[in-house]
Amino acid sequence: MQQTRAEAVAGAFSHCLGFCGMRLGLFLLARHWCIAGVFPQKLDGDSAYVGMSDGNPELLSTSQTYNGQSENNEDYEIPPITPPNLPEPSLLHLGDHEASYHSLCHGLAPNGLLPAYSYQAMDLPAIMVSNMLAQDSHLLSGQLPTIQEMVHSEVAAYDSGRPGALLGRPAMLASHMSALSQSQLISQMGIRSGITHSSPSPPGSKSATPSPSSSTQEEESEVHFKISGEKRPSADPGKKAKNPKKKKKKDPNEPQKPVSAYALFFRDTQAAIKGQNPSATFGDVSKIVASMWDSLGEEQKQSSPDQSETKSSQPNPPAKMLPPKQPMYAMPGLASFLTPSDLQAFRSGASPASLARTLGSKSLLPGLSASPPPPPSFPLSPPLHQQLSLPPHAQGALLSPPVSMSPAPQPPVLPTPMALQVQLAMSPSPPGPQDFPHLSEFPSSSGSCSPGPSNPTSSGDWDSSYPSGECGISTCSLLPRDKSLYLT
DNA sequence: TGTTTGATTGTTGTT
DNA sequence: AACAACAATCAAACA
Repeated sequence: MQQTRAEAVAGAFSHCLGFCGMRLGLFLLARHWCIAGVFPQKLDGDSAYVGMSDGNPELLSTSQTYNGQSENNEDYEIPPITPPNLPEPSLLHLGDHEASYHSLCHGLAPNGLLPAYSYQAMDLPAIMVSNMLAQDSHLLSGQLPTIQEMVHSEVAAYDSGRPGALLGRPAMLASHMSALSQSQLISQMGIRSGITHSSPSPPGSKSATPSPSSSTQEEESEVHFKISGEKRPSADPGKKAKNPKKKKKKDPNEPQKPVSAYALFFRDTQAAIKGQNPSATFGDVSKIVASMWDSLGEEQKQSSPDQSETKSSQPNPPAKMLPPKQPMYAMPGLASFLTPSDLQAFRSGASPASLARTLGSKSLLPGLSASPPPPPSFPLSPPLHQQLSLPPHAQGALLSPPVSMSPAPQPPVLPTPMALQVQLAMSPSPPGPQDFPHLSEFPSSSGSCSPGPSNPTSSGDWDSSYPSGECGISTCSLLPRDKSLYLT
């Protein structure tokens, strides 16, 4: 009885911690421990206090005991200890974080040995954490920079003790790219492309659009400046005289030179990168874009600029929308971002607009969305593990055929990169319910909702396949993140 | 050498 | 002097 009471107190405390910001701090600390391989058993022990269930029946029993105790309190809602500043959805996302903790510890492996991929995983916690924070930016937007710095310094301190230098290594860059949710970035690129495609004035034509007559307007502007005496002509007569260069002027009326494929790629990608990681510097973004560019493949490199430029010349964007998107799907990462339902909807002839809408609902500005955060957009792991297991080009070869080339239905066993990552994570044993025993602990999850995103048959519609109900939050949204973090 | 973006800095003009 | 507006520069990587 007393023990049960103590457990209840511990559980309440854990939930209180979970609801408070300390949840994050503990998570970071736990992650650090897991990463560093320090005190794994301590972490397991703490897991009970942090309210996470790592599959250990005893720990589960602890939390269950708490739940049982809290049954008196409407057993699931726990409103009294919910801070007023936290919205209700965040409360429901507690399961995600708990699962994250759990997955972290499992990522370390029960025997204390680091999995084969843990080396890479150790190299990218900063951005990954920032990504995870970005996913919860609606909660932590104010703390994000500080936390990023904290984690980064922490990681730097840890890395400094290891022989391998983190920076300056292409592999590390690649892993960084993966950690930075490459697929999300590429997906956002795709979305942007999709939006651009449908937009009447594609970026390629933006320069030509405002300037029907460039030369005359230029002269007019010159005259205008001469007449009005504005300061533009006075551009640095005595200014520094440093690099006369070419004044650059950047006349908007001047027809832009055809920008390189890489420039276009950079322009599209950097926005997504910045969106994901606002604190990323230009150098970081440039490196990431470069690594992504390297992983693109020749045809994709050429298709990338061709898309935007052909868009400008294509008279019928809607009709041309579908084919140009396919290379994007072949890109490594985007396919991993798409859920099976998305892919199937795409293959089954769903309207590109709906697909773009679906994508947009998932990846665009996740933190700003008031709707439930996009659970399936957990692209952290898929590219990572694909990169771990395969060279980037091989990944593209692996991912692209089912989507962009072969119309034949995919084998149900390995329909998506999500399944791939699950298999990679669960290496020896096939993925099954027994691998996620804690899922069975969720009362409303078992029957009504298919666990995980790998249910192409459910529906292609995002609204129906995701979270309308409680199960979508407690399990469907939990499982993907759990899996992805499981792999990190 | 030019291109990408965004922040910063420097210069000039106005109040 | 203070402020506003604009231009130039810088970062990394690629064509």
